[in-house]
Amino acid sequence: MTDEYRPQEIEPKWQKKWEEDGLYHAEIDPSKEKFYALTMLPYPSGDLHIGHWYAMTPSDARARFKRMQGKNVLFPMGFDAFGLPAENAAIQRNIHPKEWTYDNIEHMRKQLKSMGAMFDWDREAISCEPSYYRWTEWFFIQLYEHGLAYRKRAPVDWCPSCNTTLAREQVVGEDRLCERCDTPVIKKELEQWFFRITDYAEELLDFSHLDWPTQVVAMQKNWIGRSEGASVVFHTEEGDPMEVFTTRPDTLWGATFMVLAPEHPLVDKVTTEEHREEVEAYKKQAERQTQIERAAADKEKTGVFTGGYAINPVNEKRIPVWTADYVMMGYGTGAIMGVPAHDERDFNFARRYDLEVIPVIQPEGEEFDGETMEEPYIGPGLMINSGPLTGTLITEGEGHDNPGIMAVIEWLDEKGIGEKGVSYKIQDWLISRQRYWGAPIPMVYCQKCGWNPVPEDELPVLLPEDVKWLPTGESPLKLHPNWKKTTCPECGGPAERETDTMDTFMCSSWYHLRYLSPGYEKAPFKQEEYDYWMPVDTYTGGVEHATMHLIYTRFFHKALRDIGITKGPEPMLQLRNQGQILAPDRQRMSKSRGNVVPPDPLVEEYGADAVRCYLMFGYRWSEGGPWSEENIQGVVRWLHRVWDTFVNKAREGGDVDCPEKVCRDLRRKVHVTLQQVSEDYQRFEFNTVISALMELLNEMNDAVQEGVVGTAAWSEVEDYYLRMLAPAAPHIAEELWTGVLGKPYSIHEQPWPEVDEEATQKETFTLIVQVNGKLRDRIQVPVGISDQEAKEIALESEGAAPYVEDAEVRKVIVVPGRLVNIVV
RNA sequence: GGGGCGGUGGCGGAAUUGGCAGACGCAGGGGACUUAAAAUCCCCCGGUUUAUCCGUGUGGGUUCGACUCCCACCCGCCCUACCA
Repeated sequence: MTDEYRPQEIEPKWQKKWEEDGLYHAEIDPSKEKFYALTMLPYPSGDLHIGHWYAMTPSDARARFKRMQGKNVLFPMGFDAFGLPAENAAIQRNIHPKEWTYDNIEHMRKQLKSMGAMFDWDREAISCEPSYYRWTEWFFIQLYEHGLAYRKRAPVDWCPSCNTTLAREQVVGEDRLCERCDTPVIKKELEQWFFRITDYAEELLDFSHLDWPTQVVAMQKNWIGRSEGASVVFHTEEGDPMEVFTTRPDTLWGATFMVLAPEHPLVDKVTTEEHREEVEAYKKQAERQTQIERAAADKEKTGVFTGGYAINPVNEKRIPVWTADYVMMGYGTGAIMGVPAHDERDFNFARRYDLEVIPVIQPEGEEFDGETMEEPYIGPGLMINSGPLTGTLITEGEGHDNPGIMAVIEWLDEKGIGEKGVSYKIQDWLISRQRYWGAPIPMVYCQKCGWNPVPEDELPVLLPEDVKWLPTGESPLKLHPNWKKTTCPECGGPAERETDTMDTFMCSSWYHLRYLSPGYEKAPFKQEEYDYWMPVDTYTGGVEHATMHLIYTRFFHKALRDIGITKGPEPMLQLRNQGQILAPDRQRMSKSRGNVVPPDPLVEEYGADAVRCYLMFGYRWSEGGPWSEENIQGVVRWLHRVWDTFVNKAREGGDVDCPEKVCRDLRRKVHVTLQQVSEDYQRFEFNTVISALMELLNEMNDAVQEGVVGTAAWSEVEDYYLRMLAPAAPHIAEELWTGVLGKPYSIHEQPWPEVDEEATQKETFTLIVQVNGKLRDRIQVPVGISDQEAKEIALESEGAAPYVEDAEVRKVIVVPGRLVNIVV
C-alpha cells in the first residue's frame, strides 16, 4: 500500500473490477423498490466535453446515493446517433456517416467509462442500429394507423445550407435562422409527414403529475400558447365565410377592417380586378420577406387593400378587407378583424392607412375620440356603441376569467355568429427530413393504392450502405438507383418508398424505453421490464431541450398510452436541469472560440474523482459557471488529505486515552453531517455535500490530534465517512474501504447509514443575546434551559449590560434554543 | 413587448427557510519546516474614522428582529416574440 494518493493507479483498477463483476448491472428485483435514474444521452459528436461531465457525474452521484439507500437503480447510457453532423462529415471528408458515427461512439464510450459512473453498459442503446430504428419505424406505423401521422403539402421552413426542412423549433430568432448553421431560413412547399401533437395540446398543459422546474413548465406552456376567446365568422360581400379567432370578441363592434395573411386562400378571391396587380406584388414581396433578413427594429406595419369588403356580423357594417404580413397564416385562422381602438397593431395599421377608429370600450371617467386618440386603449371598461351589449362590463382577464367576454360569446352563440374558441401556438410536429442518416419513414406509395405502411414483418426498412455524398439538396435516398423501388403491400404492384427520414427527435422520444431491453427482437421493450421500471423517476439534462425533446417525449408517451403501448400520464416524473459550464473567460465554450475545456487531460492529471468532486463542489449545480483550474486545487488537496488521514494518520496511535468529550463531539459531527449530506444529495445540492465532507474531515483531523484513533467512535466515523463519500468519489472510497480498512467489497453495495438522532443532540448551545435586534453577546448555555432562565442570563450578560442599564426594558423576546432579544 | 431565473467579500459560493451574514474552498498576507524551492502544517483575511459604526443591487414597508416576507424600481443572463 502506497502512502500517497495516486488516482491514476487506483481508478482504472477499480473500473476494470467493477465492470468484470457486473457491479452496476441492473436486473428486475421485485423485492426491492425500483429507481429509474435517467440522464440525457449524448450525440456522438466525437469528443466528450466537460459539460457532459457536469451533467452526468453529479447525476451519477445521486443515482449511487439512491442505490445505497436500498433502491434497485437503473442508470443507463446510450447514443443519440442519427443526425446531420454525421452527414456533413461524410460530405466534407468522404467518410461514411456510419463509420464516422461508430468511431465516435467507440471513443466516447471509452471517455464515458473514465467517469467511473454506474452506467449499466449491458443496457446500452444506440439509435442508429437497425435493431433500434426498426422500432422507431414501428412506432411511426402505430401512430399512422391510429390517425396520428398524416401527410400534407405545406409551406415548410427550409435551410438552404443544410438542404433540409426544419421543425419550427429549429428556426431561431427574429431573423429566422437555422439552429445549426445560422443561415436565414426560406419557405418551400413540400409534401411532409406530420404528427398530430396539437391533438394533445390541452393535455400537455397539465403538469400536475410532474415535479419539473418552473422554468421548463413555463417554457412549455408558452410554447403550447393556449388562448381563449371566440371564433367568429364574417362573410365577404360575395358570401364567402371568413373565420377569425379573437380573444376580444367584446370589441367586435369596433372592427373597422379585416386583414388576411398574404398566404390566405381567400385573398385571390376577394381581390378586385382594380387591386389585383398591387395585391400580387405585395404577396410576392411578403414571400420574399421571409427569405431576406428582416431588420430587427423595423416593425412598421405594411399592407394593401384588396378592394373587397366583408360584413361585420354583429352590426351588418361593411368593412374593407386588407392583406398584410403582420397577420400570420400559422396562427389562428390566418385572418383577423381589425379593431384599431383597442389593439396596438391594428391601431398603427389604421393610422398609417387612414382607416376608421371606433372606440367601443370605455373606462370610467374617460371619453375616447376615434379621430384624435393617440394610442389604443387595451384596459378594462364598459362596452359602448355595441348594440344590445352596450353597457357590459369588461374586466381584466382572458376567456372564462372575464364574465363580460363570456356574456358576449354567449350572445354570439345564440345569434349563430360565433362560438367559444381556443387557439394554440403549437403546430403539428413535422417529422420529415430530406436526409440520409436517419430512420427511414416506413411508407410506400403506389399509384393505385396510395400510401401504405411497410408490413411489420418487413421491418426494419434498412438504409442502403452504397450512397453518394453530394450536396445536391435532395435526399441521397431519392438519388439512389434502386433503393426506393419496391412493391405495394396492398396490391403487389410496383411502388416507391418514402425517401425522407425521420427527425431525430423521434428516436430520442422513446430511448428511455429501449434501455429496458435493448436487444429484444419481438417488441420495442419487454413488458415485464416496462411494468417494473417505468416511469422514469429522475431525469437530468440541459434546459435547452425544454421545448423540443421534452415536449415530444411527453406527446409520444401520451399518444402511445392511448394506443395501448405505454401506461400512466407521464414518462418522466421528476426533471432537474444542470446549469452550464462556461470557459474560464466566462464565454460559452465553442470550438470556434477555441476555449473548450477537454476533460481527459484533467482526469489524467487529477483523477476522475477530483474532477467529479470539483464539478459538484464548485458550482450550484442548477446554475453552472466558469471553469477554473485554480479552484479545482481545493478539491484535489482535500482528496489528498482524505487519503492521508485514512492511510497514514489513522494507522498510528490508538494508545492514547481519548477524552470522552472528543468522541462525543466527533460522533455528533458525523451524524449531523450525515443528516445534511443525505438531504443535499436528495435535493441535488451537491456543493454542500462536498463542503460538509470537508468540514467533517477537518474535525476528524482535530480529533486525531486528541487521540481518537482506536476508539469505537473513530471506527464509526471512518466507516460513515467513506459511505458518504462513495457516491461522489467512487474510486477513492472503494480503495480506502476495501484496500485500507479491509472491509467487504464493494462499498457501492453497502447501505446508506442511519442517522442516530440522539447523537446529534448537543448539551449546550450558543445563546444569542440581542438588544433591539443587534448582536451584543454570545453565551454558552445548557440545552434544556427555560425561557425564564435564558431571559435572566441575557439581561445580566456582559455584552448586553451597557445597553440595558439605563434604559427601560420594554419587551424581551425569547426564541427557545436560539436567542433572546431585549427591546429597550 | 411577454415569460423564467438571478444580483451576498478580490473570486466560486454558504446561511437550519424570519433569528450569529460570509460556512466550505480559491486567491492573497504572515509564520513553521527546508541549504533552497515545491509540498505540508499553523495564524490572519467584508469595509472603515476600531465602535452604542457601516455592510447581502436601489428606495420604501411589515416585524422585537429581514439576504430571507410585501410594494416600487435598477441591472444581468436565458427563453420567446407582429400570438390576433
